[in-house]
Order: sequence, then structure tokens, then C-alpha cells
Amino acid sequence: MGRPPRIDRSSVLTAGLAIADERGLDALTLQAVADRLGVTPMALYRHVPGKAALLDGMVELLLTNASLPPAELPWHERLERLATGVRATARRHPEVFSLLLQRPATTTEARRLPDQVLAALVAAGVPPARASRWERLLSTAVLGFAVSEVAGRFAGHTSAELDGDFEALLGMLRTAIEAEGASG
Amino acid sequence: MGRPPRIDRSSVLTAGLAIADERGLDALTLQAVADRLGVTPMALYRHVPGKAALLDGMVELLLTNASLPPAELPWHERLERLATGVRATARRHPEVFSLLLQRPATTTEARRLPDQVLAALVAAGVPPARASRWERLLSTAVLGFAVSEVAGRFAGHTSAELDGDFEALLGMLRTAIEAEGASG
DNA sequence: ACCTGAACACCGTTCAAGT
DNA sequence: ACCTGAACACCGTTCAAGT
Repeated sequence: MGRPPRIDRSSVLTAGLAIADERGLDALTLQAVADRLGVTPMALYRHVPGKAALLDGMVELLLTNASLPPAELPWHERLERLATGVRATARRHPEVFSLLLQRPATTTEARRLPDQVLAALVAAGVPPARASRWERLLSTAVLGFAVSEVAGRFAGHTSAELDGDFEALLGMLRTAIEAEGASG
Repeated sequence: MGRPPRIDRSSVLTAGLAIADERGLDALTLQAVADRLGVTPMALYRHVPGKAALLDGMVELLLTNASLPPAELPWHERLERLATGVRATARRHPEVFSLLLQRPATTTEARRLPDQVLAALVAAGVPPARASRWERLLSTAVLGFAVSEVAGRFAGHTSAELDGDFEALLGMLRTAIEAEGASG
């Protein structure tokens, strides 16, 4: 009552994510974000440079929210957990997740995930010179699957089928990494 | 001069694709499409139900433009050509291509591509009951890679590196299919 | 049948003004 | 420092009217 609410970058991103989750990407307008925060759209510009930056920030929020598996686990189990975590994130935030393939992870915060994958690959015996390539292929396959699944490209298939797909995907990746590790 | 130009669905989709290629997805407005056709924006509604349908149509145009490899070739070469063709399409139409992962191929025209993949998998000895799964995994990996590449997720890597990535990806897929074919 | 004019509700963004 | 009011240029979409 009366007092203008205090907002910051984090609350803007969180509000945007909530709106996209609840009402879809089309409903994500600066007006809607402002409404949720009890503020006018113009107030957002002090905390986020514009709508494109809002989307970028939301994607990064998705990445940095992921939990990392304990380093004591064997490499293949670490990769499995990372992949399963990515898939779970996609299901929680389907609308925003589909933007993820289109924006490189640049900030140091967002680099934690690929760095974890890299470490697991080296632990698997993949030659360091090749680890970066396999990180790209692995994350692309997992992200591509997760995006396809939540964006409806696999519409008409049961979730049991898709679980089987995901398992087969992980199996293929593990086999390929083991072969690469043995050859190094 | 004077005579109102005749337009149809096909010319609307083509104009939209050209604008997206030349000036990006943000510049793809109904006004811009109408301008290119020498018509007012309202005229487009007779040929396309709205902007969302325009985007859908453009994505489908991408799919149906792909050329199919001759059936005489060995299955692995057919898959290789299909994958390379997809990658080339992505490079020709990067902006629209990134929408592809988000819309299932439903029309019979657009189903030709997955059907070709399916046929090649069966030729490779993959049990028909499993062919559909491998078609999904294969197309997801290839599409995911192509989208990542043209959308800038691999920014900072040389095209030689990415060519190597793509080769490694195809190698991994072929190995996995051969294993699946031998077990069937 | 096909295109246009006029109008509507809504966008993102700016900038000077308020507190 | 942070938010608002007012204004701008532009969206997509509708519907009755023209030819």
C-alpha cells in the first residue's frame, strides 16, 4: 500500500520465468512481468536492458539452477545424472528451454555445466585434445532430445517410449565415449 | 502498373523465407512480407491464417525442399547424404531452421524425410520395431547439431573443427546403427 | 474472389519528470 | 537511485467496404 515495491534483476528474471511457465512465451510481455512485480514496464529497464536481454537472462537462469552430481561418482554415472537433470529442467520450463539451443553458454556461471561434462570425459579416458569435441556432441544430443520432447516434436509417443529413447541415447553416448577413451 | 498483383500461399511463404534469410526473424513482419509482394498486410490473411501459420508454412517449406538420395546407394551413404543435406539447408536458412526442432513434421510432404531415414535403418538391419526409435535419435542428433551450429551455440570454433564434429557425429551414429542391426 | 481502408488493442522503447 | 507519465513507432488482427 503506497510504497513502490523494490525490484532487482533477479526478481525480474524469476517473474519472467514464472509467466513463461504458466502462460507461454507469447504471454511473456514486459507489461506482464511488470504487473507481476507491481510496477510499470518502464521500471524494468533499469534492471534489464530490454526484452532480448530478459530472454537471455532467463535462459541463463535455467542453466545455473541445475544441480551438479558429486565428483566421487564414476564418470558414466555423473554424465547420466547431468543428462537426466537437463531433461528434468526442460520439463519444468518447457517454453524457455526451447530457446537454449540458440544461445551459447558464455558466462562463467553457465560454463559450470559443460565444464562438468568435460571433467567426466577426461575421467573416462578421452584424450584432453578430443574432450571438447565430445562435450559438444554429447550436450547437443541431450539438449536436442530434451527440446524436441518438450516442444512437441515427439507428440504422439507415450512417455514410456520416450523414456526408452532417452535410455538408448545415453547408452549410445556411453559406448561412443568408452571407445574414444580406449583409443586414447 | 495499376493492376493489383496476384499472390498465393506459395508466394507468401517464399517471400517470408527470403525476408528471414536476408534480415532475420525479427524483421519478418506481415508488413514486410506484404511490401515485398506489393500488397497490403491484410491481403495475406486470405492465403495464410495468421503469423503463426506463416512460420509453420515456412518451416514446412524447408523440409519439403530437401532433395532425397537415390535408393540404390548403400544405407550408410544414404543417411550420410540426408544428414549433410539437412546441414546444408540449415546454413542456407539459419533463422527459420532454428524453429524446426519445435514443430513436428505432420504433413505427408514433410514426412518424406523421416520415412527415408526409416527405410535406410531397415536396410541396415535394424529390427522394424526399433527403427522408429533410432529414426528419432538420429534425426534429433543431426537437427540438434545443425541448429546449434547456425544459431551460434558453437561460436568461437573454426569451421574445420565443426566439420570434424559432424564427421564424428555421423561415425557415432553409424556405429550405433550397425550394432543395433547386428543384434536384430 | 481478392484486395483495401479504417480501426482496435497491444507491443517495446525513449526520455523528461517526479520522489 | 529508482520509478512513473506521456509519447512514439510499430505490431497482428478484425471487418465492412470496394472492385
